Amino acid sequence: MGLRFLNTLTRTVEPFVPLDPAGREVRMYTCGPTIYNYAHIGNLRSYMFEDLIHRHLELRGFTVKRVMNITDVDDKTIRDSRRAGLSLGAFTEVYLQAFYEDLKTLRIKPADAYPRATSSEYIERMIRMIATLIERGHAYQAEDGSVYFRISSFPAYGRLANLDLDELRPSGRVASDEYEKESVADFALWKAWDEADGDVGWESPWGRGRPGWHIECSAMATALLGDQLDIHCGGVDNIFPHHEAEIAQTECCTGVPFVKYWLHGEHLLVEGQKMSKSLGNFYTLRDLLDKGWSGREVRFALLRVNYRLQLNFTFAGLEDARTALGRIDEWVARLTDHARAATGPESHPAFEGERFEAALDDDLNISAALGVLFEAIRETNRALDAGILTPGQARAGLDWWSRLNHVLVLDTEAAAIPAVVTALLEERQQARLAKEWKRSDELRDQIAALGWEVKDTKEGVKLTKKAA
RNA sequence: GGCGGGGUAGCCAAGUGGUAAGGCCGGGGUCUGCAAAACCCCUAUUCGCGGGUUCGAUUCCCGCCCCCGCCUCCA
Repeated sequence: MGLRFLNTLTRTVEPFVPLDPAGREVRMYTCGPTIYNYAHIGNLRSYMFEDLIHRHLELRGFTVKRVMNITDVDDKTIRDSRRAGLSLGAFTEVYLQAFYEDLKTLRIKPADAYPRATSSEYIERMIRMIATLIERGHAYQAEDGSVYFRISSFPAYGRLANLDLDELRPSGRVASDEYEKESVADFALWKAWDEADGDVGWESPWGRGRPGWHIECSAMATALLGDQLDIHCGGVDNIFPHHEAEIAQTECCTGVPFVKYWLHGEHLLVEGQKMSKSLGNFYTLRDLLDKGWSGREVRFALLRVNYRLQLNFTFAGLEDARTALGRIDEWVARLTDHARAATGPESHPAFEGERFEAALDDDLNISAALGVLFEAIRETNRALDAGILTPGQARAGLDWWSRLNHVLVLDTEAAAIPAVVTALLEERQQARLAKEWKRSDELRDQIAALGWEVKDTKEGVKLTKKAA
């Protein structure tokens, strides 16, 4: 069984075969952030899921060309920049930089491009696409000056979300100023300027205004990746209407199927409830860092549950992640020590085959993949205890771990040990040899005060940097 | 009302027509000057409920209950 994904479009698990005739290059588009605030952990979970796809495709030998859009103009960015008394660009720049930092902290692999909706080249492209849609009868300008997509002109509209448009229940969320539309379900391609937009706006054949959200992705995706993509992903909430709209617009412009595989990540809950500011369970990455959690710990906590399941994010779960990572770290440290005497890798059953990769091949089954890792850890710890693991096998284990890390990226950064700590540790060793236990314990306390934990293990003294 | 996801040990969670991976917690042990850590072992006759098919179902079918999400710009 090769790599396969659950495709939202067909609601079945399908073998992954890229459009590239050579079968190597994968074109992937991932819906990025609207930069009007710091990303919250729910947003970040989606980016983690996209990172997992990206990295696993690479592990499987594909060359991934990935684009993530940056929405830097919409109702919220305009509203909040005006409240802040800043220009739209100055306002969004802060959150854009914060977003890049968050990705780095979580060890998320950068996309090849982060196109911004306000770039003139993309605005122009959007205008051209809208003009094409109007020419072909797929769009019209309404009395309010805005341009809307005519969904009745695209029979496949609703297919991705599996919605029967005739049975749509009015949700009461339809803005009252959109009564000029032919059908309530028609969506905006170009929004006519109004006072709330302030100085934000671009000239177009339909007057001053700004692009609708959906057309942004269609323009940037096709500009950078071509008319047809292999993979397009985002959160489940994007299925309808956003991705549905993207399909309609794009296919009406290009005449070919837009995306081969649609993948959608589930949302997360916090302590069993929907995350919301009013419940006080709304967290950004920096909130968690401030509480002493590391990016690596958050990465693991967000990564360990399969992307199609709602993930219940809890502090107990973070504790869990911290302990489990500690177990991995100890194992890596043991293997590293043991492998020093190795001349080369020697095979060991725990590291043979591709069970880890095979688990991820199955629609990114990370839980099963981590199961493979922890089984290997237990098995080789047992062998180390029994003294039957060879240094060469330990070396093979480290090589295996390194391969897994192409996807997991859970290796520790080796923290440099300050000279003071080394000196204190040396002094303590002398005290211990002299059986001066009181002195030894004092020194241990001093080292602890500097943020390092001393452990006297069978293999000798070990130093660990304590979590902040 | 329509559409989708899910209900597996205290918590998180994988999985299969043949009798339940893994992580955390808990219990026991090894090691240790002490401490801490680490490591090992143990921990679900049972998979929301009721039927059915089957030699056998948690896994297939039917019905029901519960939770979560989407149904026009929220990852």
